[in-house]
Amino acid sequence: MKALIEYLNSINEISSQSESALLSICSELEVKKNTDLHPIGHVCRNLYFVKNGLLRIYYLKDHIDVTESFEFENSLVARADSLFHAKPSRKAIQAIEDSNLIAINGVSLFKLYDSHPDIERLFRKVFEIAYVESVNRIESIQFHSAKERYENLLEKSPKIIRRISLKFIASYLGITQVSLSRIRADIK
Amino acid sequence: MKALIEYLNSINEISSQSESALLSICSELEVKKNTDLHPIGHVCRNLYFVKNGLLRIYYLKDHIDVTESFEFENSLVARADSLFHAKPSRKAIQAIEDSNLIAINGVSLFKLYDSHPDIERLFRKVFEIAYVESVNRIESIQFHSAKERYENLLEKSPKIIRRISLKFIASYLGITQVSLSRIRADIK
DNA sequence: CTCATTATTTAACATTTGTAAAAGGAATTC
DNA sequence: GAATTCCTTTTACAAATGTTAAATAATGAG
Repeated sequence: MKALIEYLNSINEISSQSESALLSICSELEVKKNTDLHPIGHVCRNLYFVKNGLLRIYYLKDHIDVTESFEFENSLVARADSLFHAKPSRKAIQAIEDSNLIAINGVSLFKLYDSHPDIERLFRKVFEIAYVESVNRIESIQFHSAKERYENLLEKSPKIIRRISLKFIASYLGITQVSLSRIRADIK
Repeated sequence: MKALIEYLNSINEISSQSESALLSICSELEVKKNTDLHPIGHVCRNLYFVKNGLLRIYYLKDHIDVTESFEFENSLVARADSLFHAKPSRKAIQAIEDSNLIAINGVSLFKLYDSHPDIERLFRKVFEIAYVESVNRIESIQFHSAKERYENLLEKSPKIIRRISLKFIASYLGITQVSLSRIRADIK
């Protein structure tokens, strides 16, 4: 659990008492490659911290698999809407590499907010960061050609290109596999 | 200020003591159509509540004006990244109708978080809502054709179509004016 | 009201992206 | 290590979107 604590402390320090309260609602789990940690249609009941491995969030658009995001080591993942409002999610969280995770139970966490203001503050900041990132993501796809989006990704997240298969990257960029393959050939 | 308080209370109730603390850091202002409330390159120092009127956030991409979002009556607007981290924003907030606003000073608000946990909780929820909305926005533009994006907008935000000029809507959807005009002609 | 300006539509053409199918590579299983 | 399956590239063609320019339409200023 050390990696999680370090990660959280880098965002907002919490008391050691809060730290143990938080750890008491965490559990470790392992997910094998290609399995859905959180399937489509289920209520998301946990936040997940990726100790190692790699996850993605995806959904189906007219039976086509669309990747919404990738989640690497040392990041927190959640289906926010589903977690906050206990409603079924149209999106799944899937491991695309064998992964070791820490699950933080949502309901328990939200209860801790009442007794531990520093935990509430910490997660306020966690989601503020996520919000800022998602606004940046909007900009990166809003008025850009497929080629621009790919070059942007190459620059900002080269590790995505290295570790993830083309079919996932393509829908993440909002284009088809064929189109991405073409762009790649073009750039070389 | 009544509208603001009602709006905030609908998200999370706060004590009357917190309410007056909050009001003490607010000020009202009026912005004329076509003027930048917050220009590009400036640090965003306030959150704004739209009492009436209409705002948009925009930025320049290769000298082309791109609308990131529209903000109607009864909503809170901020350039989050700039506000949270006191850094200059590449994006501007502009009035596209004469508007009456309430400004909430950022620095003062963040100070209130320390003394008023209910205010911190309130704004935690404000930004959680904004986060969920922005994830939904990503989905609405990620793997959809221009026509799908426009039809989606027609369905979910008909008021955008009614009150806002085509040129702003086009870049908001990530397409050119000509393309949007064509789609409109097509749908009729 | 008229003129000037700005916004929207239309047209013709260029470019990008999608679709479907086939071929080649890479990885996995038995 | 052969066979199978999955992934990526390529090709040919279709459809969508961008670009530029011109024609209308709507709006606003004097």
